[in-house]
Amino acid sequence: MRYHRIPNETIRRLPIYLRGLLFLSEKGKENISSHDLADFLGVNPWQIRKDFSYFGDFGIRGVGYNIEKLAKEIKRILKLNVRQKAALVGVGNLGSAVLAYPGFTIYGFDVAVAFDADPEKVGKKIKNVIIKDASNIQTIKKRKIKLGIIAVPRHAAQKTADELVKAGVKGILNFSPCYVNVPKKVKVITIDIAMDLARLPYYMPTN
Amino acid sequence: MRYHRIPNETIRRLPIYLRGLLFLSEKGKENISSHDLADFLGVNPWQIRKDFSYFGDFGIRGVGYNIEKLAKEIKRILKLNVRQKAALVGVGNLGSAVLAYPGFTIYGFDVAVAFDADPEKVGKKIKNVIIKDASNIQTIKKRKIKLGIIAVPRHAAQKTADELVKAGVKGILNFSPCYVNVPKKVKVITIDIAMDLARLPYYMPTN
DNA sequence: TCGAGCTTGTGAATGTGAACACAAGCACTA
DNA sequence: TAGTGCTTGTGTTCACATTCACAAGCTCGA
Repeated sequence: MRYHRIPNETIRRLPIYLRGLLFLSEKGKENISSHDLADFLGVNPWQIRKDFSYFGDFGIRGVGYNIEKLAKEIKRILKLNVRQKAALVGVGNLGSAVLAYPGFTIYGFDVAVAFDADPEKVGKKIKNVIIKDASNIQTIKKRKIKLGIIAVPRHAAQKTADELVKAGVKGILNFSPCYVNVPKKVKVITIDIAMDLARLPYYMPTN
Repeated sequence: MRYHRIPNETIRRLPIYLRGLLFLSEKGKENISSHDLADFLGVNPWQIRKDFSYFGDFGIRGVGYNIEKLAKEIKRILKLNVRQKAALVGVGNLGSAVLAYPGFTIYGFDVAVAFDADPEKVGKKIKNVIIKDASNIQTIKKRKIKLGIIAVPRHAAQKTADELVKAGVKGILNFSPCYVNVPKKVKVITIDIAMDLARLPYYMPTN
């Protein structure tokens, strides 16, 4: 299967695998079978094996997968092997949570700079990051930061996206609850933390 | 198509449509064509039409869709027409952001109660919600709250899930970066706000 | 009332991913 | 070195979702 197209769904799942593997690695485990990993992550064993098979032979038959090696491979595939800097725009409630969230470090991200339009917030420091005035967004161009995180109110989202694109950003994580329009070469992923909850009642028993 | 099974993917998209429609409704717009709505949401017109066709004839040929009527229909399908109460566990950075996030109200949710294990936080009030001690989670059973939101550190996630299930919760929105194991009849949706960022570098141009 | 111009609704075709079963291959023991 | 037990890797089948093209149906104006 090594010469096939890699399904989008597989790419979507790789971070889930990575997260679990890094956790298991911390716990000191060395090897794990697709069956046990599947149980731990709440997915199917054959799904795991199929996904990994797209990239080559990672496992050893009769033994399983070497956790550390596998984690390293996934990082390489996702281009997370080099530490990536990200710029955060909007340090409200959600933005502050992003700055404090330990998960970004795990995946190799470094929220290196933060901006806000509110003069009250400018100059303050959260988790070693000093908040700069939003008018300085273009400075990230010089620092070659390629990732932007939008955590501003909805009405400011499109404007912020435009500025990030102008500053040379190639990928955007958008926490504003709206679609943002960007050039095709820029990849946007939107997360609305409330939207996923909206799907729950449909799946819940009525009584 | 009215008598077909509804695809999961369609259900996943309905909240996106609803979000856009409610926004357009606020702006005073009355009707919209699938083409214009698609542009606004960043999706395809035929996808929208197909999705709506599973539920009946919502639109008027030659005119388009009545925004208010369509929003009401989607709410009914997703069972969001009755206001749903939710319980939040964990009022750290992310939990506070959840309490302050306006999006939940839009979808008809009401984060009615919040819990935390930290005595420092208990008794404080965020957005009209008084934080209760985590030992009181079972009180939500009496209040017939069917939705739980987990925003605790990873190591406490499974324990919190168990308690919520014991308290009669039927749906869980899990912000902890791990899989939580629950009975089959309980639906869990997990969001790791960092994980989606991990997928971006793969799609970004290398240079 | 008729025709022009739109826009929806949907059957069919196409594309994509999930599920499965099993052959291939490794470790370990005697 | 041969045999047993276990786990991976993958070709195939099946199920589901997207895309498309066009008929059906509405509005509006003359």
